[in-house]
Amino acid sequence: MDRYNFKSTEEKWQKFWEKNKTFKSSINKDKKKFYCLEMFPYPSGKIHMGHVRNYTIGDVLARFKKLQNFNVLHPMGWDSFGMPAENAARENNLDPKEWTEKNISTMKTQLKRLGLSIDWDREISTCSPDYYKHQQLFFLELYDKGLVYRKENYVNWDPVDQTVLANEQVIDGKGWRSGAQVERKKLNQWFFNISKFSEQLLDGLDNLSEWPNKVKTMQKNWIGKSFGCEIDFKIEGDLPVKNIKCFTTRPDTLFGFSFLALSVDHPLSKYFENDLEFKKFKSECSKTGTTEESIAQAEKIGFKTNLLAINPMDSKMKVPVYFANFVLMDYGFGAVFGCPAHDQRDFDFAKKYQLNIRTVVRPKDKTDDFQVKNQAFVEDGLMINSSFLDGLTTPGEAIEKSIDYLTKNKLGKKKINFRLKDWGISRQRYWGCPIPIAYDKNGNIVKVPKKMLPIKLPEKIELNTKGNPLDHQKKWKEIQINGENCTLDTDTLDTFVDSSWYFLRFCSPENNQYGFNEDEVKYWMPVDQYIGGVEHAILHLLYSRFFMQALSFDRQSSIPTEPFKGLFTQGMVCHETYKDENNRWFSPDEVYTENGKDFFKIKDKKKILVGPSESMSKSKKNTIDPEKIINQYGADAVRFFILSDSPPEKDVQWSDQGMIAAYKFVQKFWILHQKITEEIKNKKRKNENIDLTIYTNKLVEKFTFSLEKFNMNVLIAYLHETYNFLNKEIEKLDIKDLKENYLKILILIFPILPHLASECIKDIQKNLNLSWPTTQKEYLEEKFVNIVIQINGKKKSLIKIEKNLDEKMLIENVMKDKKISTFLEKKSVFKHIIVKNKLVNLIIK
RNA sequence: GCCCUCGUGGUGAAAUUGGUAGACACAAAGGACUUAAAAUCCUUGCCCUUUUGGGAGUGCCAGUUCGAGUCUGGCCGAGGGCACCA
Repeated sequence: MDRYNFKSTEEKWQKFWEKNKTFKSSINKDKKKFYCLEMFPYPSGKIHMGHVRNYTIGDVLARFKKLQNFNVLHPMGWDSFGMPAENAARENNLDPKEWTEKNISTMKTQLKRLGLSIDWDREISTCSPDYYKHQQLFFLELYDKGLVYRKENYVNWDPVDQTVLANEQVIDGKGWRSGAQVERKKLNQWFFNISKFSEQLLDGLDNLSEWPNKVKTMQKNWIGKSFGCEIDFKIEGDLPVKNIKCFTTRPDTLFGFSFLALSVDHPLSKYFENDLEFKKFKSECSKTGTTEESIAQAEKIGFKTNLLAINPMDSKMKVPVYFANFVLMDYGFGAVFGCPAHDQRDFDFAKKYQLNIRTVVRPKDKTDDFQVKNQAFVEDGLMINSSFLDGLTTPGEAIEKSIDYLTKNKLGKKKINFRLKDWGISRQRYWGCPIPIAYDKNGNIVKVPKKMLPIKLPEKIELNTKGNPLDHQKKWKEIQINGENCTLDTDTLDTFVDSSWYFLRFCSPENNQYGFNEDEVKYWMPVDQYIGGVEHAILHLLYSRFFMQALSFDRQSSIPTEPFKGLFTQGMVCHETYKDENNRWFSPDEVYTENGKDFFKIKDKKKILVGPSESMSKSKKNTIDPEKIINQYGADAVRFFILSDSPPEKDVQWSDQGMIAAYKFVQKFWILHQKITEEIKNKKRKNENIDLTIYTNKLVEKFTFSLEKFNMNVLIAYLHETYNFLNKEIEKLDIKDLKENYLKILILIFPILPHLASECIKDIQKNLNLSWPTTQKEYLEEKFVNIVIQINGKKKSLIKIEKNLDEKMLIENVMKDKKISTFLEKKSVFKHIIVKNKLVNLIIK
């Protein structure tokens, strides 16, 4: 018996697939299409286990669908713009382009070694001008449609490095590199008008039946639709301000109004710019950074103005106007009406500044003299102290009635508000797609004409400068448009833009005129199954959905408005973490154990503290290098293991033992295969005692069922079961119809272990045009069935009996059963429940 | 605080959707083969009983049902998301 040489076999088949262009895809309208896509990787250096899991899951599905005779599109590309390249380049004095290209080449080789069924002819890379020139054109297209605009916005500013920081570069309010206190600074930036599509993006979720509910809920919350009303408060005071607009979801509580709070960025703040106290207050607010979380952690503080706001419900009620740090200019109108009795945040603020607290809602089980004391009452109730609203249930009736009143008296109107903000796309970075916009001498916006695209990034430039690198490229910035000297925008696009349409580019990667060819997009789109990490549940997926809306908007012909028909979010790959007593991390390679409990450093045998299993990350050093594992055990074994232990949507725990078990499976299957081929060749077989057909038909049925449900861990269990069954029977008995059934089994194995399966199939037949086995009803059920016998619903016995026996015969047989008959002595059966061919439940008294 | 998801052996987990709980795998213990080891194979797994067998059992407490891991309500616990959102 030969040992299975995974190395030469895997190499052989990978070459075979490449040479025969097995995975090349093209439009074929006679076939049903299946677009299988996994989130494309960022080329950070080497592939990690997360990639292995993601792409294995996708590959099993793509190969399965191909066997089911779908016309499968399964492409791969590189999300190759982004900060890591720029940082790496800066640290090692390299060119980001060279660094990226080197990584792509390494990772491509690694991915190929996994034996993925990818159409590499469609490979794309977002940092290539061939890709981003189309993106620049899209930018201009969206600009013409009015979906791109420029406005001032706050950024995290590092005053030492003179640069803008991403949120993750701000650590405890300080710049990650310089350590300087980060400031909020206003910059002119480009925005996509994603909020224009709030309603469509929200409604669209209802039709995405193949998306996880979790993701849909997250997007729903992110879009944040709320119903309420817009109120125009009249203002009294010594400023030329007569009104302040405000959005509220609780107009019913207006009689409990005790202050009006404004964002420090509210337009009204301009009247206080020279007020020293206000300046101090504002800078206090600005220290909290731009993330919503950091604002949240700050203490509630306010700055009192001399203005008074008049209650629209009762003009005699006048309340003070504050600036407050908890009010965001981005939401509503940057103004909040404060009702301390029925909002905890307002309550805290009112207590701090000793403001009036008037109770206007009482719990249903309390009387009208109910008063809010130590905390706000925020639950449903009945209106009190509220004039014409008194006695109404709230929120329901009271909100309706108060909006009616405000509308009739022209003090406000019904309004739907969305939390979703427009998407800021300007980044003050080098390694990204240049924005195809220039400015003339007067600073007016000038579009770069289509024929001048792409605006290419300058190569090999100095990156160790302060501020935005492209700003220093004097020659590059200068551009002549229609004979006029202009200056290019020196910002680049957020890399989320790159990934918002790459799935369209895969449909027609060669198309030179436009980002995609409409006919091809109409054939392939939408993506039938998209697979990736749940960390992209909101931004990437929402932006991609927006992009389809934006491209469809005002378009002559129709393209799909939803990019991803099916979505699957896989879990992460985890490993224990190791630390020594100095809190230094150690990788699994650096430690050893003898009993599986106590771990020691290999180097000096010192004790290691074992931490919880966490998602593999470089910083915690709990990674396992896929390349090393592939070298050691082969691609098939890795694919087998990564699917085996947990359902794909859950986190999986890396286990060396599990990996070895997977390797052993491949090896012992090969031995079994040789026994089986020997058996097939041996024509003298006489006693064909075992009919494999029923087993195989059942297997095909449950295998297909589980595969379609993405229960890949269960597939692995079935393979173990099948191996155990075949191995046991082949040693004892001759098997009928062995060849036909074994071939079917090999095809089931093929999507998971494509190299091994190909090698085995080749021994049985020359033809490698395979198709997924179908089942025949008559073979799905055996002549005999197991009947569970219960007494009062508890299992007491089990009998094997002829199928479809009539009720009388069945009961007779049940009564004959020894266990049952002894049990029933001196007792009478009161009634029985029969589940056909499955179960008999005897009810006794 | 609100929303979502999930609680099954020592571990990862199955359970075809209300009908044999723990498939399959890992780990452990015992055994077989072997001079020995590795590899391989077999057995065991909670409680009572020598065995035959019996009982309990899917986080906890109720309920619906002939029958509940699965459905309903309440509680406890874990994980994730959102949030001074007006």
